[in-house]
Amino acid sequence: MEDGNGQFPLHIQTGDGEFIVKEEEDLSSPTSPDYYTSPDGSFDRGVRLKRRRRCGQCGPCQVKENCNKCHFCVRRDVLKQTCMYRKCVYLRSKPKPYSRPKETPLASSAASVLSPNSQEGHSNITSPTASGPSRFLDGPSPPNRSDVAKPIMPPKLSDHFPYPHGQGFPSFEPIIRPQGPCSAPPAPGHTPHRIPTTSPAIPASVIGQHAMVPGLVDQSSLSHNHQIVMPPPPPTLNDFNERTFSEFRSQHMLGMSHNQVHSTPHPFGIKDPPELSDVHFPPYGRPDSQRTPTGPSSCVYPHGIAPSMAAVGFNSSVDSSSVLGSLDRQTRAFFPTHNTDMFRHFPPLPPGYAYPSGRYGQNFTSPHYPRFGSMGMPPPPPPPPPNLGLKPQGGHTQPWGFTPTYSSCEQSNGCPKNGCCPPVSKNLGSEAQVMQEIYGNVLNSRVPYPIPSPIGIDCSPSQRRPGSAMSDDSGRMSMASSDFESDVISIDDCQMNALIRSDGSNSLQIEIGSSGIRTKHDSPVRKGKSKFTMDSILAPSLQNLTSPHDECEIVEDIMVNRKCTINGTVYVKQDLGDSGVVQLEIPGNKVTLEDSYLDDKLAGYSSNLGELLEFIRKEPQIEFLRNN
DNA sequence: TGCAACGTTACT
DNA sequence: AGTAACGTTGCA
Ligand SMILES: [Zn+2]
Ligand SMILES: [Zn+2]
Repeated sequence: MEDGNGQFPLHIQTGDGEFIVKEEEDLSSPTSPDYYTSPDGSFDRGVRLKRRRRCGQCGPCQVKENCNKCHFCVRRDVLKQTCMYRKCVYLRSKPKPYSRPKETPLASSAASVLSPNSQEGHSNITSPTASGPSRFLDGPSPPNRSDVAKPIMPPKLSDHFPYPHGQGFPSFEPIIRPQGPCSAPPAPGHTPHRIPTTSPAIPASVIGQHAMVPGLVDQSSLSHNHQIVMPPPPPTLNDFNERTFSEFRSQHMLGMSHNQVHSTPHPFGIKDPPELSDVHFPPYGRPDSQRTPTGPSSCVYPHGIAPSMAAVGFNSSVDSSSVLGSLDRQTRAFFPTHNTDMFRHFPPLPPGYAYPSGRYGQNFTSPHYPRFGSMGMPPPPPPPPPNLGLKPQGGHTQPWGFTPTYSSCEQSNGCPKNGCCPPVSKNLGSEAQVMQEIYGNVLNSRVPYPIPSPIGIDCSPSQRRPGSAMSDDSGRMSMASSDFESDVISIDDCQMNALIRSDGSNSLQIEIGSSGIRTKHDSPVRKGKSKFTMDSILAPSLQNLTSPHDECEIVEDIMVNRKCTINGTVYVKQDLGDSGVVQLEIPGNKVTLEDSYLDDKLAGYSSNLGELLEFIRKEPQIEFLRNN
């Protein structure tokens, strides 16, 4: 039986489920028990106020049944400990005696209503999204997953992420691997290690969508050193990892071949492939029970694999399947070549979650507890039964031992009653922020990410140089935004100057200078308002190739100094090698080509020039329009 | 330091 | 009263 309730949180049963009303403020740190405090603020040492109770919100708390296999379960009678897989995240921290001034319980009277603790009959594990949260009031809003049963929640709170920071979702580092089944986190006791990963390309449209989400993110945690240890990211971060990535795939990376969602390790005996044991990439809010135990997954990219922009297609059709002839050569574009990883903005959480110190600080120890997925899903199967070589590390720790890495206690919104609050980082609160940070930076020159560019343009950091300010055509100069950069880019080895602009959301404009690709004709812009079609553009340079038609000469000179935009959609396919293909879809009107054309050399890289030309020739909507 | 043991508290 | 399990203690 679980510890019951005191005054707070209040459990209210309604037709819609159980609602929990908690005091708004954390009354005690997650790591300290409640002790009476003298009026003067001093502690009455030794006077224990009350023992902490499980938060009921974290992942482990969602697990309603004992695994009966873990160490504690097996020896329950003697050890009298809760199941390893059910051990509340907040209780994993060792009580911090006398370390904190006792606050007045009613100091903050605000109360938050937690979402109903809906229990899915068929599952022992309640979907995190279904359970509530709470005090994450100023935190990020949990992404709403329409595909996840959503409990009826108070409107006001429904859009807040149900899980306070660290709510059992100590984030783990999403490890991206090329193929193969996704694995479960390693069994407790494994040595945590990080696997460098690369980031997938981000469709411009996606960038826009997510970048727009309001919120702020700890910049430092995202932009630079990914080794940074951060406080446990709010669930939303994980959500971001998982959800966005999968969404990207499903919504924008049509060409990707590895789309399976990671399966979540199941605590009750289902073991994940050992080789991927350190990978945990569960879908947001999906109850463990609803996942495929060992499905293939691939949400990951192998380290070292630099995805490359491999193909470019112009297609006005909605049917994205009609990818055209492409410039197939792999170039390094779009993805960071170093260990940057948009999905690695979160600290690597050791097999047992690495909770930042501070909040969970020194007292937060629990080296051998299984780690949970972002959604608090139970980790992999219980470790080998009792006492089988679980060699925890760390000092006076509990079996769930983490490496405390929290840095601050200030983030205390979200404390479960009696004490430990899941750390909630205000700075990390919003996934939007993450998105913004990530995407914004991807498109910005402030971060060492190669700028993704259509047309298989490789824009390596080394070639980049800052450009002057320039607003995009929409006039937006938002934060992520309107950044403009002048770079020497290359399209399949053809270097050229280019101006790359992005409004940070959904506009990516690339203006290719005249010094590179243009080879033969450098005549002045021809006046007139003619429309240029790809045919025209390609013709001149392709005439020596097997161009299907021969109206080439016609436009030999109209390419020069023309600034064109493309009608329709530009598809840029990037072959990630074993990881599949990423396709970037960019509205043609956001792509500008200036003073450039596909010449022999460039065309020579097309894997299927004939198809490309044919498409261009037949597709009436694919055309270059003179911009000026 | 790691962990088993168990007193004690919280709750049903 | 019974159950669950938190927190402390003490041993290796
Ligand atoms: Zn167990
Ligand atoms: Zn909990």
